[in-house]
Amino acid sequence: MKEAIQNDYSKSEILLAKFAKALGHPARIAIINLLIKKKSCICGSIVDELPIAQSTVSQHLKELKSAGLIKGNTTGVSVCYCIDEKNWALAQQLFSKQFEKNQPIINICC
Amino acid sequence: MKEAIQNDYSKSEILLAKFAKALGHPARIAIINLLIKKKSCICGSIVDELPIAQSTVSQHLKELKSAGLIKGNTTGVSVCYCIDEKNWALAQQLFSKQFEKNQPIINICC
DNA sequence: CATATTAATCGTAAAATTACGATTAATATA
DNA sequence: TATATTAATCGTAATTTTACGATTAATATG
Repeated sequence: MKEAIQNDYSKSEILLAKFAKALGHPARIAIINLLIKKKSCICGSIVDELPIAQSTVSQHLKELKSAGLIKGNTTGVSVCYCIDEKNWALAQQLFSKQFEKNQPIINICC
Repeated sequence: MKEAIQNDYSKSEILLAKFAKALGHPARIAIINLLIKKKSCICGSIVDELPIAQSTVSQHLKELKSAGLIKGNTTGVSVCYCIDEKNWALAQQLFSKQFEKNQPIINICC
């Protein structure tokens, strides 16, 4: 009768994939690294250091923000972006656990 | 004169993004988890446990393979997939370093 | 108040991703 | 040899991503 079909993905699989997806573009890794390096950073100076247009940077920032990895604070005409420490730590934990799951073994087949 | 424009992304940014992108879908996280759980795994049994078609699973396997996270070995009519230990360890290291980069501080703005 | 600056949004195009069913090639089995 | 099984590939459609320039809204400055 063949049952027990896993019909959906787990919460943690979805969340980890969400974080991974957000990190899945060199521009977004570069943005993250700029934010870390400068501690806090307005958008303009990010644009200056990336090989893409302002509107594209804005899109990437939006994606990082919607994944929860960064947050932004508007002061006057400029926006200060920085790492969302709480979610960053969560992502760190999820990735860490994910990689620790694998206990290297000698496989028969590959 | 405004110079010093970073014209490209670094090798490590590109590599990390590549690994992240490969992990950026729940189905691929689920596949990885199945491979870890069963140590080694033929494609058929993966299909049975995922809510997607065989051809779609095959596509996801191809992506994980091209990112280097898994490898496959054909024996007879079935294929044995498993974690690529070496690249898995590399990815682990890259992610680990990436998350360690951030030294939590109290920001003025956000 | 007029002008400049900043960063989001809009409109758009090209490319990539995701998914499916159907087909195919290769091997295994009756 | 004929049939079944496995997993990749093909063809295709829908959606998402990525990128750009132009525009807009908001604030700052002369």
